[in-house]
Amino acid sequence: MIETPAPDTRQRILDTAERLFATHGYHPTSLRKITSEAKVNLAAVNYHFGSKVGLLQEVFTRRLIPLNRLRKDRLDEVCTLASEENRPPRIDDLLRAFFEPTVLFCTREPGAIYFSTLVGRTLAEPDDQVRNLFMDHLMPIFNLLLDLVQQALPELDRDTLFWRLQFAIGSTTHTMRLYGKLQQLQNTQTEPLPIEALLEQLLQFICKGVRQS
Amino acid sequence: MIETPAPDTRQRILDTAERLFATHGYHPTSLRKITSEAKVNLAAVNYHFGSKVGLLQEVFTRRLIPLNRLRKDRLDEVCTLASEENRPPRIDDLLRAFFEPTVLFCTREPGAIYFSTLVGRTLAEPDDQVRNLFMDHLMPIFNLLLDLVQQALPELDRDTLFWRLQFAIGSTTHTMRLYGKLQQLQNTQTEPLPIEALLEQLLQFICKGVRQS
DNA sequence: GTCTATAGATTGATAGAC
DNA sequence: GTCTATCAATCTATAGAC
Repeated sequence: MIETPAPDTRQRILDTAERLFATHGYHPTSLRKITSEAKVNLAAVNYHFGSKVGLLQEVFTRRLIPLNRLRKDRLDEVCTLASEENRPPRIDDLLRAFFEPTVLFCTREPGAIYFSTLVGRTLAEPDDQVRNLFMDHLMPIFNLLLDLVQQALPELDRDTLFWRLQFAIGSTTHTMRLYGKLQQLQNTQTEPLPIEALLEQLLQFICKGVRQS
Repeated sequence: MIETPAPDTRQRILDTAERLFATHGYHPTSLRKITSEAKVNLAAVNYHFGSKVGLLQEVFTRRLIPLNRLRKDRLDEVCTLASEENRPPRIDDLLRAFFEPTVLFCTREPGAIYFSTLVGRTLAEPDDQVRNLFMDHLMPIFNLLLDLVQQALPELDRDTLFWRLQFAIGSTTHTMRLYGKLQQLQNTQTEPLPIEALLEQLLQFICKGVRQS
C-alpha cells in the first residue's frame, strides 16, 4: 500500500526542522539539533535533502505550494464573481482573499502552527540565499494581487499601490510573529484573543489603509 | 583634548559590525569578518566589548539612546501643546511624533544608514537573546506611546489599541527593511522614491488604520 | 535506507609576548 | 592597547560498513 521510499524519517525531519527554524532561526539551528530531536541519524538529512539549505527549501515548498494554490483560488473566485456582475473586483474582497488564507493557514493545515512564525521571520531574513528561497514562492502571487488591486483602484498609480500592499504585508507578518510569540509565552493570563478575531482587526486596519477612504 | 581611551578602533569595530549585522544578520557574521573589514585585530573585539553579544549590545545602545530621547521629546512636545490648549493629544500628532524620528533617524544621524535596516530585522530576530537586547530599549517608549494613544482615543479599549499600534510597527519595520534593500539594489532605474515621500505615504496608511475613520 | 566515524573547515574566545 | 598563535568546541558534509 505504502510506496513512499522513507516511512516517516523524512516527515519527522521536516516537522522538527520547521519548528526549530521558526523558533531559533535558520543559521543558529544545527543539523545535529534537528536530527537528535527528530530521533533520526545525522546523515539522514544529507541523504534525503542533499544539504541544510536543501532541507529549508523543502520546508518552504511543502507548505507554500498548497497555500499559494489556496490564495490563487480565492483571488480567482473574487474575479469570477466580479466579472459575472460586470464590475471590477472590490478591494476589500481582494485583500481578504489574499490575507485570510495567509493568517488562517496555520489552523487549517495540521502541524503548520510553526510555519506561520517561520514565514513572518523569513521575510525579515538578512541572508539573501535563505530569503530568496521564500521570495521565489511569494513574488508571483504578490504580482497577481498587485494587478488585481490596480483594477479595483484604477485611479491610483502602481507605485502607490505597491507600497500600500507592502505596508499591509508588513502588518500581517509582524502580527503573525508576535501572535505566535504571545501564544508561546501564554502564562496564567486571561484567555488570549482568538486568531479569527485578530484577523478581523487586521483586515479592518489594512483595508482602511489601502483604500484611504 | 581627546580623552577617549581607544582612538578609533572601537568606533571602526562598531561601524563595521553595524553594517555587517544589518546586511547579513547577527549569527552568520563572524568576528573574523568584522575585524578584517574594520582592519583591526581579531582580539580587539573581546578586549573592547567582552564578547560577540557584548558588541551587539553596544551597537544597539549607541544608536537607541539618542533615538529614544528624540522620540520622547517629540511625544512630550505633542502633550505639552495639547495640555496648553486644554484638550487630549491628537492621534495623528502622536503617531507622527513616534514614527517620523524612527524612519528619518538614518538620514539625520551620520552613519546610521545601516542601523535602520538592522532595527527592522532585529524585531523579527528569532534568537531570544538577540531580540531581547533590542526589546529592552523599545518597550518603555512603546508603553508611553500606548498610554498617550489611549488618551487620544479614550473610547477604544487598550487591547484594540495595542494591536493597532503593533500593525503600525509591522508596516514601518517592513518598509524600512524593504527600502534599504531597494536602495542597495538600485540599478539603472529611474530615481527612487525619496524617504520623506515614502514616510508620508506610510503615515497616511498608519493614521487611517489606527483611527478607523 | 540507516548507521558509525570522521574529515575538513570555521567558529568564539584566550594566553602571553611586546 | 595591540599583536600572534592557538585552544576547544562546533559545524556541514561525506565515506564506507551493514
